[in-house]
Amino acid sequence: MRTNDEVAALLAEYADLLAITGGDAFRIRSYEKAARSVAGYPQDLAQVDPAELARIPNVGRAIAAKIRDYLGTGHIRQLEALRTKVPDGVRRLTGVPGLGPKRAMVLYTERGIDSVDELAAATAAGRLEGLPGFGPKSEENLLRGIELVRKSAGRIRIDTAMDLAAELITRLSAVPGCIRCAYAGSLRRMRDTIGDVDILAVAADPAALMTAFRELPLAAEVIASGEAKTSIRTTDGIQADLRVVPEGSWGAALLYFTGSQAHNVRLREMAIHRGLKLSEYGLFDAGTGTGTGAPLAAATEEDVYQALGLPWIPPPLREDSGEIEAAQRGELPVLVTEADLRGDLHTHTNLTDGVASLTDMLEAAAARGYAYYAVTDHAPNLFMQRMTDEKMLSQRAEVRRLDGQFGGMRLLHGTELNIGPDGEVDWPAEFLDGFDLCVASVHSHFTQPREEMTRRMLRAVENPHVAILGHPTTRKIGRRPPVDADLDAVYKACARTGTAIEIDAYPDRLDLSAEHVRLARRHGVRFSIDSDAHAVGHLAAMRYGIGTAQRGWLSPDEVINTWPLDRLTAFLDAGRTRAS
DNA sequence: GCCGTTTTCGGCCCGACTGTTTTCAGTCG
Repeated sequence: MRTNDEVAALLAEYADLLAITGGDAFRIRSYEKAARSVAGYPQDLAQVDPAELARIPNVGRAIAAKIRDYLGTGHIRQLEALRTKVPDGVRRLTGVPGLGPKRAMVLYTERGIDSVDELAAATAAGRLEGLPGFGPKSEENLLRGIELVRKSAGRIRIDTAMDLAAELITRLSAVPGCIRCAYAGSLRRMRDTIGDVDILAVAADPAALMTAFRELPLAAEVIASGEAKTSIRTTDGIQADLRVVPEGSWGAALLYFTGSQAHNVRLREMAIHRGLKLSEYGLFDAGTGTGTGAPLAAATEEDVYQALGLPWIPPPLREDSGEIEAAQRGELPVLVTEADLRGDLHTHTNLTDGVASLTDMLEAAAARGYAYYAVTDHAPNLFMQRMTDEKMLSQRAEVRRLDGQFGGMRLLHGTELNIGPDGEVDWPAEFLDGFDLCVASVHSHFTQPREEMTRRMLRAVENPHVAILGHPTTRKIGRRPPVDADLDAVYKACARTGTAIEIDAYPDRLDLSAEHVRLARRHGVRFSIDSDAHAVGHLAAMRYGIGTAQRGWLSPDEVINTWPLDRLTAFLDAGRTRAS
């Protein structure tokens, strides 16, 4: 984990514990704001002059001192003290949707409940009856919330897994005798959540690599360790497996450990039909047995696929959901890649809830080589952001002034509108005319009945000013289910009105999901892959949006922000006239 | 606890929904 993320996590924990113990609301807010600022701060905190810490926005004397304590000693005294008062399980209770700090504390003090499991048991046993604030309806909601939390239990966000994998590979690659090292598993397939991190390696001295893995500073526990495989649990509670394989079977092993299991099963069946046998050691004649005799193919994935009569299949497609048939017909899609992207069409600044200034965001975007970039801060109906016409127009003037000044990048001025309960959006049409593009998203009233939600989304899509439907299902992975709507009808309407559907790349959204991307593209819909960045570092989340798009079988031509600017603007203009 | 300035302390993201509370607290975005 980056130092900044470690510090941010501790500050956020401190805020949570203050909230649970009934601290001052503004003080709590200060720690939350500081946590977000630190997480979004571009410089590595470990490299920042200690005296300069307080110059980070929302970090003052007290919080700077705590950060210095952490950087110096690895601890924050005041946090340790609070931890002794509130079990970590009580904090985790607040992760249950609908359960906040106040009622979590009531559960703990009145009923001794300090884990989600205990809450489930207590609810089932009727032990919450008579507890103030816990009526029959809220019990029902809690049970639903517990279900959601449990479904995501044990799985982590893809960026968390990717960061861990990167660190493991860096460290293992530095071990003498490490010849190859790569991640496999669902991470390589770019699933939206990851169970455990699989690392594959080739080493001149496998035992030495295993030892190095077991002795990593981030290895909190060794679950199992042998000659070919070692499993650890990290200090963050994530399981990571290291498998060392012979160099000659690298491709077969990478294929095997990348999965999916369903994809592997299909490949093995194909092998059997050809009188062959496929294992993680290679593709063999069925008679010769595993690992004995020279494999027919094993060194690279391409070799193995080719020996089975297939082209190489990109990992995001390996789910046995039609990719093998497509490969046999020679009809695998040419998948969109990060290099195809020419711009980002949904981003924020500190004018609303971002933590970076306009120029900082532009500088970082230009460094990514974008040809164009849209600034789309929140609109006034998201009341907490306090947007006004004046602020928006002033930002527009600034965006116009800066156009072309960051690596020649063309700037678009947009906004992220709120889709109200009835499908209305912010601002009258005359004001919306002034924007280069409008993203529109649902930010409230998530639990409307299906009919109502569908009408609401259709109305937004049919609004001629709406160019992109932002994070369409509004799911938050592990925290909020997707909205209930007739999405098929929404996709049809998007195709008809020339409204692009967003793949929000932010790792806790990844919305649309890959499954829905595949459903939507059948209607000929266009997509926009956007970072929804609220900080400089978030711009790089694009890779996860690309992963989701690839899992959804998307080609560059289906993604509007791979297009040259003139084609993009033509699409935006056409949408304004075709809709409604 | 931070910020900005009024340079020493007042204002801070504001409004709505939900369920249970008989007048509003907790939670969320």
